Amino acid sequence: MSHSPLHLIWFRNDLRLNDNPALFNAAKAGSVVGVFFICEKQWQEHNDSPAKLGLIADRLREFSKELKQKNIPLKIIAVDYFTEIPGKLTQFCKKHAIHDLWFNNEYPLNEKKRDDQTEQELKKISVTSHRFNGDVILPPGSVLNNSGSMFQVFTPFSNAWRLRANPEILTAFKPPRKQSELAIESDEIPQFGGEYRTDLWQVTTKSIHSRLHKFVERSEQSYKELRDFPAINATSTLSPYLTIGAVGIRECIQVLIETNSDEAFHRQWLTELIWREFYRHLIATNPRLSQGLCFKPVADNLQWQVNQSNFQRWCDGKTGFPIVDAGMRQLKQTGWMHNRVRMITAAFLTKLLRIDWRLGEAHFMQHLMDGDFASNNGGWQWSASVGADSVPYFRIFNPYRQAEKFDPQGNYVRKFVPELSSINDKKIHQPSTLSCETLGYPNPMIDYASERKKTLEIWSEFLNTAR
DNA sequence: TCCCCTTTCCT
DNA sequence: GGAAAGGGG
Repeated sequence: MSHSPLHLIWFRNDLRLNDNPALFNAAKAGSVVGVFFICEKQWQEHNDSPAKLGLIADRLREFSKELKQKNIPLKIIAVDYFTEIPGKLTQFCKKHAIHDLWFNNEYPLNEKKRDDQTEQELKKISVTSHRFNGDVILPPGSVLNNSGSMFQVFTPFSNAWRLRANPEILTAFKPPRKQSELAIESDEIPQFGGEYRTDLWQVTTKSIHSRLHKFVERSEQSYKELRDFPAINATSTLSPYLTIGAVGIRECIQVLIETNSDEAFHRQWLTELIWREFYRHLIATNPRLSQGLCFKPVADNLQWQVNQSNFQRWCDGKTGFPIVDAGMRQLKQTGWMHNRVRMITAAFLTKLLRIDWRLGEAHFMQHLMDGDFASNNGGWQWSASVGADSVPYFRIFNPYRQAEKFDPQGNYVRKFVPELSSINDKKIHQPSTLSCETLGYPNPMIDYASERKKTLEIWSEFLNTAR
């Protein structure tokens, strides 16, 4: 029996059969074998959290089974760093007489360099790389302003995005057909990463799709209003799956269009997904962002406070500001934090403690199971007023006001700061010095009003002299 | 995806 | 003395 040459699909953050353009097109071209690289040292350098890696390991185990049902074997190769991958892939392609490599692009700088180097190396042995943009609806660099460059402001970007995103583009790619059996065995998925709440985060495609459907169906009319309240489960909670690619962005939007008729919900969730695209387009078009630099070059000269003990109190959720502490403890305990509280805690670190946003960015990555470089970096630069379309420096979150507004009954605080569970609704966000002492909860580590004032002075002085 | 101070107008 | 509205950081 004569065989047509094998096609290799390299899986990374696209662990799904559905809506996977690289897989879809590879399978159309011929028989497919998959490969996934475990890169523990590289992941550690990127601050990927044990929880996120644990989720990837479990999803990979499940995904390998799903691939097997299509007779697609999945090989696993362990390396320390990305730089070893071109060599390993060269060997692999030689061994299996492969002439085509298929994958979906990733946009941070290290990933892009890895992929470009791989493409170059494989070209030397006549292997052609076929690259797709499966992680976004519109490819980075394709949504541009009138002068032909990337938007620096979200709203015009999102307007242009909406005009470009026609139904044809939004259609998800179908899963590959079952192919005839190959003489290659799938590898066992070794244990890697750490623990996460497996009771909350299932990894089967069925459970992930059901999460998506339940969210879109249940949230009619309530999402826009309730998404900002951390005590209420009104958000999609799909971010970990989007991050590791267990669900595709087209699938999400397709389900949204098909199922939900509520205009406000539809518009609002789509806006959130466009924010995700905005940040992906930014990192793809601006290498500074992957190099620890600010989107606004002038902001690279800001002087941040170096204060290890203050930083540690923030990390540990012991600032004495209940809403901040609840958020930081939710992050550590569950690997996830409600979006509103991410903004509150980030503003607290950057605008009230005046500590470098990059320390916060790293801490979030080290704990978030949905830790995503583009979204996390974008969010932190936004909060610190150093990024694209970021909050103006004088827009400083008041943790007390935010708490009263978005956690009016204190239920969120009560859940994660048990010391305060006996305090009534009115006082829980601002417990008195006396009750803090008796309950073993820290007093506020700073005076909000004076730190706010100081930040305003520092920034206004900085911008005056920088000009 | 803000906060705060001031003024104004009502009770 | 509180709600609403406006301006500025």
